[in-house]
Amino acid sequence: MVDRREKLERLRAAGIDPYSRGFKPTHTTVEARALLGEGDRTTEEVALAGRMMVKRLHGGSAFADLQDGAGRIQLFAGRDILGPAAFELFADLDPGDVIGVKGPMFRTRRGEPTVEVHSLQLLTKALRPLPEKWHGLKDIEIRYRQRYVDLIANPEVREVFRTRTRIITGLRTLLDERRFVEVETPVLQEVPGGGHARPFLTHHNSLDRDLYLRIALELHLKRLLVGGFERVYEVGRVFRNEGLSPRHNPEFTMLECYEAYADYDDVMKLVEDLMVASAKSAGRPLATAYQGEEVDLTPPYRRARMADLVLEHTGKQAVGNELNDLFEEHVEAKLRQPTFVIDYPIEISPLARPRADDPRFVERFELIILGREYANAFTELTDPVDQRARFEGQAAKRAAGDVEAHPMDEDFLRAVEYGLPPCGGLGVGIDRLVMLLTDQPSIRDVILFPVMKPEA
RNA sequence: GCCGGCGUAGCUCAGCUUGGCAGAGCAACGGUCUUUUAAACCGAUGGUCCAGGGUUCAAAUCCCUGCGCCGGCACCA
Repeated sequence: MVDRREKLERLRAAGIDPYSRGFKPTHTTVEARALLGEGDRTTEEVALAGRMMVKRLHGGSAFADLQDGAGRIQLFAGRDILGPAAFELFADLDPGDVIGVKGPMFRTRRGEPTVEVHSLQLLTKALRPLPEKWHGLKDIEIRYRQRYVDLIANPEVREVFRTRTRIITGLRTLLDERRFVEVETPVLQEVPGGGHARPFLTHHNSLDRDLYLRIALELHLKRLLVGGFERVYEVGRVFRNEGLSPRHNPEFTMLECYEAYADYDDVMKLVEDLMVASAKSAGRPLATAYQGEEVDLTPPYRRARMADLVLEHTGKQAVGNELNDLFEEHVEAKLRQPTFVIDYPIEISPLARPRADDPRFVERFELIILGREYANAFTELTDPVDQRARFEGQAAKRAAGDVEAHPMDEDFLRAVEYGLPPCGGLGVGIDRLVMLLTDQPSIRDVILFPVMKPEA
């Protein structure tokens, strides 16, 4: 750091702006390599910009690797070609400096496609040294706290996040093709509903009013179905005031979609299509593996009633909360291949439609893969009288001290009283889906800036 | 919140068991070298051993407390 600051002053004294601008690249490193193709030399010059990563000096010549958003390419500088002043500038560069170079492409004796540097511009002087070139950056704490360094030092990390974007784009494309309308609904909410979680509390100063950060998207999207949007979806951040783990970050990304005149059987088919589309977007075969365990995402997925699964694994017949507890304790982790667990107890599903043939259960499913939940969906409850009764039941639990029981939402009830068409709804945890499709072990590996405690 | 592991140079890591001068490679610095690619070679430099306290003639090393990171549990339908 001290050395680099002194170098900065030396550069300025020599009339070189260490934070210059105006350089316009004509090619990426990948395009430059393609321009050379199988040839030995191009007559055309390329202009490349990026970060100088490593430098190999050989007296009157010098090599360096330039990294840009597309990849890396080798640079060659010769004193006879560049002239003494520019050559000294090149030789004096530090790993991490952002530079622009111009020159033709050629192939070295060893066959490496290389830019023959005919001119050089220092664009940004780096004051901090990069992590080691061979071992790279492994320290997990620095990787998460200083993601910018991780992204420089570990290009495969960039690829994970590019894949994340491709997956989300693929999901949007499929929903758009099916005439779902993407919408945005409030993050700041008076009533944090639609899920079962402790919310974050914040405060609006000029209204002098407490507001919550949303824990789900559901209730506003269903209001939009009341309003006449027949197919809506939102990809958005939700916030849950809970502990951290390799599968939990306090803010994470949900996809929720709602379709009028559909039920949970239709939604299961949609989920299968979304899984196939997202695997394709990620460039993953459907028969794949996660952290060394084989998993086959080829539809159709097994469908099994929760009560049947619990009976199969425990020999016990149960309903209500007990059924769900038995499922979570004894069954969920054992479901490795994709499985739609269907027909949840009504007690834990205050927004779902009861089964006509057995009102102890609702038309709800979760998609479980490798013991983890990837989707949660149901045929929505549209009966406003039943919905009010469910909320009142939850309010009683809340009064009894259950901080996660669903809060009363009078405005949502009013909307349902105007008439919510029969519909199916779906929620997908995007981060966990990306983990699966990029084979990353921790949710922090698919969130650019995960929540951390303050630095020591 | 509870339990366990980890924290040493900018980076990657030894050293800790059994207390005795703070180490290596890479980066950075000086030098040789005009097609190398983990460039090579020569030289010199670089430390709050996470922080604080204790035991001891002597602590990176043993003990206690705190902080951070990782994993597990709890929480998270």
